[in-house]
Amino acid sequence: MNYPEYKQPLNYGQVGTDILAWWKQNGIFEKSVSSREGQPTFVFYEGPPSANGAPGIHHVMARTVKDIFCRYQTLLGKQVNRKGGWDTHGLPIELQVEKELGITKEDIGKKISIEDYNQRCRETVMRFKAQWDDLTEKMGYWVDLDDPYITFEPEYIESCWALLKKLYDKGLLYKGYTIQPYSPAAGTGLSSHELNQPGTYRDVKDTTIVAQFKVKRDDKSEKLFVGADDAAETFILAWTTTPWTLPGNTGLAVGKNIPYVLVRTFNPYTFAPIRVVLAEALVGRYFSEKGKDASLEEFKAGDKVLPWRIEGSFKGADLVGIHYERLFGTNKGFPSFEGDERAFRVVAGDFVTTEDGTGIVHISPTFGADDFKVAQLNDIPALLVPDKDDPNKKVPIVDRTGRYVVEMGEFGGRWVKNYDGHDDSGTDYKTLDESIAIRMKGDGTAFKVEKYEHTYPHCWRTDKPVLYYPLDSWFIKTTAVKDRLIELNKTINWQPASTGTGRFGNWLENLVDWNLSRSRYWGTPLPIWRTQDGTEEICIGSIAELRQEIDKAVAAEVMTHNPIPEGATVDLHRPYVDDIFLVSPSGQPMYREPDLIDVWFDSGAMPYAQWHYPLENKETFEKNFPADFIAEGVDQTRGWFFTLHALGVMLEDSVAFKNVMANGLVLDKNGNKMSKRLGNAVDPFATIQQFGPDATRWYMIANAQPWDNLKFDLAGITEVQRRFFGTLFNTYSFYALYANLDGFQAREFDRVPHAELTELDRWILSKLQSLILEVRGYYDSYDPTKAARAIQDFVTDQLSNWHVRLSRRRFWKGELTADKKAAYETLQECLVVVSQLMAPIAPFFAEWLYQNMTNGMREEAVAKNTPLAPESVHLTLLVQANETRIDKALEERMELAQRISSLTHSLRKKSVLKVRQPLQRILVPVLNDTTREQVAKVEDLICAEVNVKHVEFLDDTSGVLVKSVKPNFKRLGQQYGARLKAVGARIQQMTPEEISTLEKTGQLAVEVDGQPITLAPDDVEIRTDDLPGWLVATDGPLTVALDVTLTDELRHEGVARELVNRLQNLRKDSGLEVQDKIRVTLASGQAGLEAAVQSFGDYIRGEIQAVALDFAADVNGGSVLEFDEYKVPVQLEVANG
RNA sequence: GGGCUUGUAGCUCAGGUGGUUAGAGCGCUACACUGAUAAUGUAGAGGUCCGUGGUUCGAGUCCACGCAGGCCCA
Repeated sequence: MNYPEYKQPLNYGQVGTDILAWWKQNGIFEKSVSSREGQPTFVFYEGPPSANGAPGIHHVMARTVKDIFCRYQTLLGKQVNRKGGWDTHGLPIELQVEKELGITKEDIGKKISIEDYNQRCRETVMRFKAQWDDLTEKMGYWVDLDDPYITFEPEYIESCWALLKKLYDKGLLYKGYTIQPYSPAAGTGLSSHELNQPGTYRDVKDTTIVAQFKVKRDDKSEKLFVGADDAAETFILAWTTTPWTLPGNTGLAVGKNIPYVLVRTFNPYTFAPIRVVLAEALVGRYFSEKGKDASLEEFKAGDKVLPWRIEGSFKGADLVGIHYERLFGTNKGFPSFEGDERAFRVVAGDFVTTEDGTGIVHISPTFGADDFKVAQLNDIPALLVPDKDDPNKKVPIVDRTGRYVVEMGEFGGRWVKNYDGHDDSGTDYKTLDESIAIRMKGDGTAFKVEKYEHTYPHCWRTDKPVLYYPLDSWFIKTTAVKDRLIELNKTINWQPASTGTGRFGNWLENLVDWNLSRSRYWGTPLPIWRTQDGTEEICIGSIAELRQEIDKAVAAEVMTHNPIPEGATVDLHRPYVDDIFLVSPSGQPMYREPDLIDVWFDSGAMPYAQWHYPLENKETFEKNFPADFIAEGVDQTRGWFFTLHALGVMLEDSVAFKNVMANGLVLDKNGNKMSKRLGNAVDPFATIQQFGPDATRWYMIANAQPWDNLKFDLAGITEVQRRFFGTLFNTYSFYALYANLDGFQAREFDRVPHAELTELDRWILSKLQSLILEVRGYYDSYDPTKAARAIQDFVTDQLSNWHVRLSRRRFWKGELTADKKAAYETLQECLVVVSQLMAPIAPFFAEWLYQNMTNGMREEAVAKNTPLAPESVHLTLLVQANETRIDKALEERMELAQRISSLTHSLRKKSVLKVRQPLQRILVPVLNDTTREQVAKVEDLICAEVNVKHVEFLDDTSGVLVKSVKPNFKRLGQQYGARLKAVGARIQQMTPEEISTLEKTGQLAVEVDGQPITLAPDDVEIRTDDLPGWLVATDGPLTVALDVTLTDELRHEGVARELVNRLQNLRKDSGLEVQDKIRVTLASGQAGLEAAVQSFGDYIRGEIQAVALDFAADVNGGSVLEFDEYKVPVQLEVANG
């Protein structure tokens, strides 16, 4: 047997297992890299997964995408090194450890030492590594698992340090602050994780104030003083639920597109005449309908209803730049302020809404994240006071315990909220907020004071309200290279493009500095040591440097001994680095800045740190930077994609990757997020085992574009398996069955010359070349879905359901003629090429198909070093399309044949004439010679397919054609515009004479709405979709009629065919082999039957391989054939030998 | 709240630059075919192309505003 044969159905899971074992045994992955040594490289970066959880089905998705392009580039002959990696630091691991130990962050350093805690993290983080490796292998993701980079290893961390030092030396690393949730009572910052604990958000009743900010009159604000014929001042209104932040106000934010109005009215507490600015949508909150346009002159102090009227309206953008007076200035005993000219002005903020308040937001940059951001963006300084310990240092007006600093005038030293638990039960007790409100009412700067209930986050430990407070943080100054980041991003090929321009592009446009600090335990420590006063610091860039500095510190007696002498193993994690003290040039001890760095720095550093660059392997790094291709989930946009890009630009002034695919999420079949809790998560191992890795991968890629979310439905895999893999397997089985019967073995040499092939063969080979071009194009442009769909359509529609179906008879009978050989060779070529084209997506099945098809050719291929010499499809070079074989006219007429056949089938169906009944002819109207010639060339195929004797063409000369016209709206629209409807209607009324004139003379003059116009042939589409007296079927411009006249001869032939069919079934049911010869006896006495056998005896005997076919009066003990009106006993004997 | 993204048949998806009758596969129904047979063909049923406005002679396609789902960020 030249070609292995298999039982139906094929066990695809087993194919996966077998091929995997074979790959391993023969080191195919290694060979796929080593065999490309010296060739151009394709650089791929593996985004490191974290192995602290079990892999899910979505990982199969992401890794399939990665694998496809690495395999494809290998098929193109490039060398694709694929170093695996593991992400090992970060909060999720810490949380998991804490959960398992039943502890909280509080307990670290108390119930458990940092050393033990980190040890536990280290053990936990790789817990699922074995499962990950297993999945990687079983799904066929080729990546080097033997030598991965691991982010917790000392060399990796050392590389990160070296990179940080580079940034430090470029002045891109600095210490600043960021606004974070802070618990004054606990004296600690709170993570977003802690803030998301249940019960932290609570309803509280706070004093709220709508404050009046007095506008300074100048050119910019003149419009707010219209008709200012009196002493009325103009104020901007802003609402706050935290009045204690008002003395710290240095700006006001409006929404650029929000409409605002200027309202003339009175202050409800001082009754002074004023004008105020607020959002138009919120006027109703502060002013009653009664007071609208009421007389301002008649208003008296103490009146309940405030009269008001609108005196102007503006967009937020019109207000930007207006200056106002500081609310609590030095004149009122408050601290002095530097930078007046930049502060106390109106800016635009995209966070401003008209949901509540006044549509204008009060900004105090030290006490709100939005405030801080908008202030930074607009260069608005914060109110700061000198630190009492260090006059060089500036601190906020609230200290770390939650009380005002002493400089705060009459409120100095007061608690912002009750953080110390003092007695606040007295009836005349006033909170700071209330005191401020009273003061402002008196000053005429409060427009409205009221108690308001809202939700506010609380510290989960102390139950006290959270303070948004500036905390020290280390930053990478990404804003310094913002323009370059944007510029270089435009050179990256994003798939889909919108992620690059939109999600990522917008993110870069609004870039802020990268906050690197994390107050945690398990991660890369910040390699910066500082003196107590912060005046001297050092950034360490390597273990060697650290060792040297320690020696200096030992010499200066800052340390007693060097804990990491030459030759000792080094762990750069906490707590070890915290116990290292260094000495400054001036002899001061230096302590490590306690923070860890953002884990995203770890992964973003992988292009360098995976090679321990810049400490060594300069050449390897340079050869592998930047990456040609990376792929991860779209959720990584601001994670890995950003840190890779940012570090690439800052360190190398280059992109870090040239092509990137951001794939979507894998949801359950109903479109819900998969989660273990909901029980709708799909187990990747079970899926792969049941359906095999190929169908799983193929389904994921073919079903939807990778960047769309995938609704994962196992039924979809079944469908792919049946429709695509099943059909391909059947096609192979068909080939194998007959090739083995004929003892046929394809060779790369002595093939039937292409010119001698039949139309059908040249057609499928033409289609095959087109497919190669198409699929290569899709892979090249990172569109695997279209590649998969094109392959699938070729296999099912063209190869199986047309070429093989119409070729079946060529394989069945007779010797190995040239035509039969051509049929084998054509199918063989198609299957081998398909195995190559599908190999990136379905690597196991492709291997299976390739080997089954080519193993018999291997010896000769190796000897002569031909394209099929490689033992694995993944080691081959992807075939190039032979464009000289592409015959568009042939492809076109084959499509005509397919469509005419389909139409004829449909006519047979309508006339209830089964395909086995031969018919005389079909009629095809043709309007031009080209169509006629095209159809004529495929007449035989059509006749065989639909069982008619011939195709008859009807042209103009037949005199039976009825033509109709359809307006070509596209052309006409451009020419006639608004008159199109009338012109179209006129065209549909064209008479046969007019059509004829247009055809013959190439133009036709008609009148539309009294205006003469001239129609050209291109303005209409002429077709014939009716043949009077005939039943017709139409498909676009094609029309077919079927001659249903039955002659005796046709009837007899129909009977003969039925007979053949029944006898074939009988052969099969009797368990005969295809090659067995038989002897048949039929019961006599049925005239029609006997006549049919008389006329078509040779045909019948040939088909059923009968040496004899006779009638006898008495046939006993056999079967009875039933068809049409016949019922005939039959005897069938084997006649071998 | 912001950015991005998706919305077309029961399900999964196609529908360059606008062109009048919106397609495929699966599923369903019926009929046929049957040396590939757990395959195949034909036909039928099934659509407010998420909604509302607008641009246009003409909108699934372009614009605006919404609605619903998703992701990321606040």
